[in-house]
Amino acid sequence: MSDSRSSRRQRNAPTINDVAREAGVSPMTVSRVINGEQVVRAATREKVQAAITALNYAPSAAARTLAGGEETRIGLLYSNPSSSYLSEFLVGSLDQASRSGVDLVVEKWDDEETSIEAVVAHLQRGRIDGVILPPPLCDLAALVDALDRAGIPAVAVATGRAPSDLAAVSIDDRHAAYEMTRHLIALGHDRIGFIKGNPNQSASAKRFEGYVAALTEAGLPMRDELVAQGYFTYRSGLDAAEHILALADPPTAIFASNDDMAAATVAIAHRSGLDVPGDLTVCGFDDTSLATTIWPELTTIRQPINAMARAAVEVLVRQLKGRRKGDAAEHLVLDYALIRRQSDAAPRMRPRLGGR
Amino acid sequence: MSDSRSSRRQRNAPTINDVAREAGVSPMTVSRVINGEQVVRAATREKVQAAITALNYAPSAAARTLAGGEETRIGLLYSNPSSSYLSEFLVGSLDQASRSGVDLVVEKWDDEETSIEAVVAHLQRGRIDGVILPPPLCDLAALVDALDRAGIPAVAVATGRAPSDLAAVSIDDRHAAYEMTRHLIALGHDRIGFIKGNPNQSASAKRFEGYVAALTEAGLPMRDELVAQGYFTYRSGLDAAEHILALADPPTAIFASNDDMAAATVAIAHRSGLDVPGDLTVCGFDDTSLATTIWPELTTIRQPINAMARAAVEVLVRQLKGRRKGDAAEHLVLDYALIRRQSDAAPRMRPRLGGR
DNA sequence: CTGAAAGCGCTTACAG
DNA sequence: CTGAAAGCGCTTACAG
Repeated sequence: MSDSRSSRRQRNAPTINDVAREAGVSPMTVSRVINGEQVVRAATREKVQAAITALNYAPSAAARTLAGGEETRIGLLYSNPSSSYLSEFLVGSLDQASRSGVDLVVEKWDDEETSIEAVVAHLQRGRIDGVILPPPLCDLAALVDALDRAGIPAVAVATGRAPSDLAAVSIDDRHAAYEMTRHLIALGHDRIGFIKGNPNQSASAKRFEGYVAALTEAGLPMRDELVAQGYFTYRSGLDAAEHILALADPPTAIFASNDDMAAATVAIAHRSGLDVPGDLTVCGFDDTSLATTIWPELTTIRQPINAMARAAVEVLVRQLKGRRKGDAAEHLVLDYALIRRQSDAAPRMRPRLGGR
Repeated sequence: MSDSRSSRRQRNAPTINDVAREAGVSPMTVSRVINGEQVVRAATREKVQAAITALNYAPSAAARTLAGGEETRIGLLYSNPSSSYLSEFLVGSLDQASRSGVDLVVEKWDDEETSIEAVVAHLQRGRIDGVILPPPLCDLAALVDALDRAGIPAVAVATGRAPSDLAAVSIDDRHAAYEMTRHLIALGHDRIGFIKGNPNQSASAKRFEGYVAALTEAGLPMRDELVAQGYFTYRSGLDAAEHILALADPPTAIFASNDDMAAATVAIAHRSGLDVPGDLTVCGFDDTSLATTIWPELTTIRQPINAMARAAVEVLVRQLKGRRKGDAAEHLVLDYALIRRQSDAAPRMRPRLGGR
C-alpha cells in the first residue's frame, strides 16, 4: 500500500548520495535542494530534481532529525497519583504527543522525598524542553518559579488562577460550581451543604465562589455551619460529611468539591441510615471513574480531562516552536458538563410549603 | 547561552555515551540493556539501569532507526478502564517503553462497538509490531487467536492460564488467595465468605481454588452458601455482600476477589450497622488505590502492577528482537505480597471456645 | 554558488 | 559476557 512515507526504509531505498551521483553534484547540494534553499542555481536545482524523480527518492526522516538535532521532549510531571484522574490524563496526553511528533516523558515526583531543585535538575538532565503540570502541581508557585528560572516552559492544567505569563488549560470552575448549586436550588433544596477542596489548589476557591454566588443570587442565606473544609481525599470527605450531618438541622443536599469526597459523603449517609438521594442529595465534581463505581452513581460536573491533556500538549508544543519573548501565554478554557445520575433528587419535604 | 537554532545540539541531552560513562561500561553494553538482550550480566544490567535513571536518559528514536533496524512500536490494548489499575499499568509500561526505546501506542478497545477483526486491522495499519494485553483482554481467546493469525506477537498480563505459546506475565493468583485465606483462618475465622471474580478472567478461578485449598487444608468445610458470584465491579460486590450477609448464620469474614468488591462489602456492612473489622473482617485483592481510599483501609494482596507492566514490555521487546520460530514463549511469575491494613481482625467470639 | 569534513546517537558485525 | 570499529543518511559549519 502507500507505505512509502512510513519510517521503515525499504531495503534498497535511494539515499542522498545516490541522488548526488546521478545528478553529478555533491550530497550537500542535494540537501540544499531538498530544503528549498534559494542559493542553489536554477540549472543545478533542475538536475537534482530530475535525479530525485528518476530514483523516486524520499529523504529519511530519522536521518534528518538525528543530523538536525530537532527532537523535542516534553515532560508530564505528576504527584499524588489520584489514579482515576491520572489514567485519563495520561491517555490523552500520550495520544496527542504522538500526533504532534514529540516525545512524552512521564515523571512522578514525590515531594516528600525530592526537593524542587532536584526535580528541576532531573528534568534538565533529561533534556526536557517543556513541562505539563496537572493539579496539584499547577498551583505550586515554588515549582513554577523554579521551572521559569531554569528556562523550562510549563503549562498549568486545571488551575483556578494562572499567572498571565504561564500557559494554562482549564475549565471555568467557578461557573461549574455555580451551575451545580443552581441545579440543587431548582430541585427545591434551600439548605445545601458544601465540602471545600484542598486550599493548596486554586480551583478549590473558585468552586466555593460559585456555590456562594448561586446561593446569593437565589436570595438564600449562606450559612457557615453548612460548609466544611475538605482536602479532596476520601478520608477528609468522611470527616466533613460526618460533621455536617451531625448538625441539629442538617442540609438536604451536600455538594462536595470532588467525587472522592462525595463518595465519602454517600458512605457516611448510608452509615447513618440515610437514603441517597431519598433523604440526602449528594453531588460531586470531576466525574472520575469513582463517580460511576459507587452506588448510587454520582451526579457531578464532568471535567474533560482527556481533552484538557491533549490541549496542554498542543499549547506546550506551540510555545516551544514559536518561542518569542513577550508573547502572552495561552490560556485555554474548555467546556464542562453537568452530568445527572442517581444521587440527586428533590428534598423529601418542600421547605417552602411546610417548613420543619 | 544555547540559542536553539544555531547550536548543533539542542541542550545537552544525555546520550548512550553519557550513560556508558556513568555506568562504567561501553556504549555497546548500554545498547544491550536497552534492547533487553539476555546476555548481559545481572550486575552489569543494574549498574546501567541506575545510570539511566540518574541521567533521566531516553534513547533517541531517530538514531536507533537510522543506525539499525526499524523502529519498533508496541501497542497497549485495553478495555474496561478500571482506572486504578490502568493508570499504574500505564505509568509502568510507558517508562519501560521509553527505556527500551520503543514507541508505545495506547489503544482503547470498546468491544461493544468494534469487532476483533477491526481492532486487529487497525493495529496492523498503525504498524504495531506487538501487543500487550492487560486483563480482561488477556483471556479473550478469540482476540489472541486473531492476533496470532495476523502475525502480531502478544504478551498476556495477569492471566491465570496462559497457553504455552503465548508470552505471559503474572503472579501466582492461586497461592496468593490461599495465603490470604490461611491468614484469615489463623486469625480464628472458621466461617469465611468468598466473592468470586468475573468468570471471563482466568485469574478468578485461580483465586477461588486458593480459597478452597486453604479451607480444605485446615479441615474446614467448604460451604456453598458462603460463596457468591461477583464480576469484579463494585455493583456486583454490593449484591454479593448483601446476599452473604443476609444469611441466617453469616460469616465473620469475607474475602473478595478484588478491592472494588471488597469496598462494596464494607459499604454493605456499614449500611447494616456492622463494624469493620469489629463485626466483620473484609479482605480484597490487587491493592489498587481504592484499597487505601476507603475507610477502613483494606487488607489485601498487592499485585505489583507497575512491575508487571514493565516486565510485559521487556518480554515483548525481547520476543520482537529475537523472534525465532519454536522458541518457547516466556512466562514470568512475579511476587505478590499480603498487605495487612485495618480491615481484618480476629472474630468477636472465638467459635472454638464457645460456638454460637 | 558549491563542496569536503565531521559528526548526530545509535546499531550491526566482528573480536576477544 | 563485553568492547572497538565502522557506518546508517543526513545536516551543520566551515571553506573556497
